[in-house]
Amino acid sequence: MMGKLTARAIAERALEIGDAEGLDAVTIRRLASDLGVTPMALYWHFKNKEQLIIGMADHLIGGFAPKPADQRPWQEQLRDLTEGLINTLRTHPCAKHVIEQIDAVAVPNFLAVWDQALGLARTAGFSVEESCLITKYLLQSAIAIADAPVHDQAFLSGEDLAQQVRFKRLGLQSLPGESYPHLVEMAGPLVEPKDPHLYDTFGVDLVLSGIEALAARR
Amino acid sequence: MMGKLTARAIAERALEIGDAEGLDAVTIRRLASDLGVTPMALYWHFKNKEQLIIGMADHLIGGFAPKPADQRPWQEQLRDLTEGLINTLRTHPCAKHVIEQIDAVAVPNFLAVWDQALGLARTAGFSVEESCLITKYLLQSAIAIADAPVHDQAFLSGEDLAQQVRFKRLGLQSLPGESYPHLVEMAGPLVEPKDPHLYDTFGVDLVLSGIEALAARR
DNA sequence: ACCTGAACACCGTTCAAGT
DNA sequence: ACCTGAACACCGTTCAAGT
Repeated sequence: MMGKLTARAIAERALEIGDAEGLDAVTIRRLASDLGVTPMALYWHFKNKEQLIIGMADHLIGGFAPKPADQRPWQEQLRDLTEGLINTLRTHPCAKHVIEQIDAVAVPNFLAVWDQALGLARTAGFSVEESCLITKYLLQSAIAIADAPVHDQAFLSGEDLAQQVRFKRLGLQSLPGESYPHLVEMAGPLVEPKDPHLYDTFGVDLVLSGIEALAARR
Repeated sequence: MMGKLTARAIAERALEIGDAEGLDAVTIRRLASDLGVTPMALYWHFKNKEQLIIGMADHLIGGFAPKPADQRPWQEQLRDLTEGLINTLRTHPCAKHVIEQIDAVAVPNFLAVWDQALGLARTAGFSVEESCLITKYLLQSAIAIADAPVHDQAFLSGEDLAQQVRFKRLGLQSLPGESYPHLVEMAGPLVEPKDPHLYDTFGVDLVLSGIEALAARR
């Protein structure tokens, strides 16, 4: 009736639910009912819920296929990779939670970008263990940057969003000013940034500056 | 019989369970039975499970009380703060998941360190919005650094740990070498680092170098 | 190969009731 | 103020059975 029930279709629908209502709303039973099928039908395509979330992650990362290593300097390639990560984290609100909940080793597409990042870190002159840490650091940094207060295309309707922002700011402003002076003062910008684009470049600069500074000392 | 049932005692026991068996094992019913009490008893001290986890986070962060701002240069203070964060993340295996699952704004002790970090970023010369991003970046970076392959005092018995490490390495080494050359080659160091101490300083250097590099451009 | 039906053990939470 | 008992709606998952 509405397309075949395939592992890919299930993962895609799961991502839609997760992006729209949060990862907690992605439930085997809810997902099945959305797909017009019995909960147990999903167990044919995924061994359990953990594998389902891994499927979501794989589909997510598959979105930005890492190009094969080219001849540009590693700084540029690393920047591309970081921006790609940030971008998919931005377009998929639930990506953060998905990535946090699973083991990267189980996600094929994730292994691909991880391997590429490891290679770039090695060519930058870092040791094996340093490269290991740098790649983890890069992922977490991307999460931090992508986690900036939502600016556009939110899944909430415009009114709900505005109200939620107002609510959060009020919560910050009503804190005891003597205990949290900076939080109270910065309540506005903390919940609704003005320039998302500048926000991006600054964040990526921040991450790459650290890596390049240490690479220069090798 | 075994001490009063107080919000603090509940949060502490919850942390013990979470650190020992993972946050998923922290269940209202399980927690209550561990405390020798009815599940509903916990609802007197915490409105719901979300508030319970917030209580866990608060107790966690309360561990390293942020000293009031002193007169040292902001670089040193920021380093202290980062190392403190990494340290509590290390001593509490479930801290990562706890922090990921809740909204920082709801955790008083978290607000305190956040405010202090914001202040340090401002004195470093960063704008309001830049400081906002830097503090988030700092937290995520601390998570990345603390998440290095476990080296000591693991909650698993020594044998189980060794076997688990062997298992993980085998999983990496059995990957297709032509697709993931670096992962296969670095399988060993990826799962069991040699020098945790050097690992730490390098990680903190990485984070602070980025911040200092951008601060120098102001 | 692909899906259903019924059942099991486990959640978080509410609400009235006890002391 | 602090805790219990019973009940509700919801999970993930197994297992046998259908086509």
